[in-house]
Amino acid sequence: MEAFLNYLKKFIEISESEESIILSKCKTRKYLKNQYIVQEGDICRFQSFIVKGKVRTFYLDNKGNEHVVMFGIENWWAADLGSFIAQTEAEFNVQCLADTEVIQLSHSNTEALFIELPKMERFFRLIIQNAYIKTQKRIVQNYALSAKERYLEFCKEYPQLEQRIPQYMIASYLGITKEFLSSIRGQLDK
Amino acid sequence: MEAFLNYLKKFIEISESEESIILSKCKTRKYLKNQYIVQEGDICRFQSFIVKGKVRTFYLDNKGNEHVVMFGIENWWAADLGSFIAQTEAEFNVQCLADTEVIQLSHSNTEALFIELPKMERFFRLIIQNAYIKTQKRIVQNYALSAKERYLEFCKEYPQLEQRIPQYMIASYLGITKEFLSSIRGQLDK
DNA sequence: CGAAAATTTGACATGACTCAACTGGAGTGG
DNA sequence: CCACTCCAGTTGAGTCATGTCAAATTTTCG
Repeated sequence: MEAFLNYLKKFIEISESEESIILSKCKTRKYLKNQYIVQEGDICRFQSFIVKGKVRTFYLDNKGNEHVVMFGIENWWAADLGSFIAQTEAEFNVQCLADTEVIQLSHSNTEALFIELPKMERFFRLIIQNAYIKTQKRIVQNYALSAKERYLEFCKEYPQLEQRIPQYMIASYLGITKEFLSSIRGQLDK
Repeated sequence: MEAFLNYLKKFIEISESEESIILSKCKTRKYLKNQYIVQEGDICRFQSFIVKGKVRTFYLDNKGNEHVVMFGIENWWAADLGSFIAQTEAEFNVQCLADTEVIQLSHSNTEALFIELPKMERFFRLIIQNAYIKTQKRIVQNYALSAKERYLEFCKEYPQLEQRIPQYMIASYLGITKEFLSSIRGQLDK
């Protein structure tokens, strides 16, 4: 919980009494490697703040191919936001890539929190703003850069991930096949 | 201003007195076709709500190629959000594709509004949440769909735009060359 | 009407994908 | 401790989607 409060305090100021309101709405939960926090078709009932571990968000297209949409590590949020907000069926899967510990806020607790503590609106506005800006940059990069350049960017931006995540998932995140990523890496080794 | 208030009321409830606070922070402004609302390198000083007209957001990569990041029409927002929030140099250009009328909120007025009327945090949270979800869907589509499929999706989603926007900009938005889009359209005509 | 901009067309080039075979660890069980 | 299996990763041949370039055509608009 400590990590979570520190994170919160980067965005808004909170008093001790506010802290306890927030914590009263949160639950800690642990997942094992390969477990799913969200599954396609279910309703995404929580926003999960990652305290420890790592996850991937992916979805299956109609040809049955997996596409990794994003990774999540410490201090990131994991959810199918579209599903969470509207409480409709999730399109995405969120799966743990290691044993993972999260802090969860349910939909109704989130709503309640917004009412009790309106400054939480600000908090989430700021979080999502940042996420949105990052996502937009990614779109831009995908268009402007070749696969090799995207891979190099990825290694620079997520050095922690490059080490510890199967290559085929990185390939999927980059929008290329595992074979092609392999050949790119081959070239780069020289 | 009427359109803007109606839009606002879709997301939050506002009293008459709150209305006038909001309006006191807003300015109407008109741009001519081809004028720039935001230019790369400038600081993005406003968020602009589009009352009438259309815009494109694009950026230039280091090879000098234009990449259209998004289009904007009535009831959308136009800004380089990254630049607006941090008040740093813009990476994106926002250019009018027709005579365009906008309602503008400056950075300092936006901040002031958040203080006077905290529910505006909620408003913008909701807006950005939606934008974020849309952007994520776009990333997914780009990976899962071929150029032809993406074009068809685009036509379905933005029928108003397909008509009235130069093809080479649509091609750029889709991440393909104008020549290739032309050939796709040729095929589809049959 | 004429010039500039947008679109189309076609020949050719290439980045990225497919498929199938191969390599090399990391368990697992006997 | 070995043999077996199972993944992940690699390699290579052949293919396809999309890009490049240059010229021809059409549209737009002053």
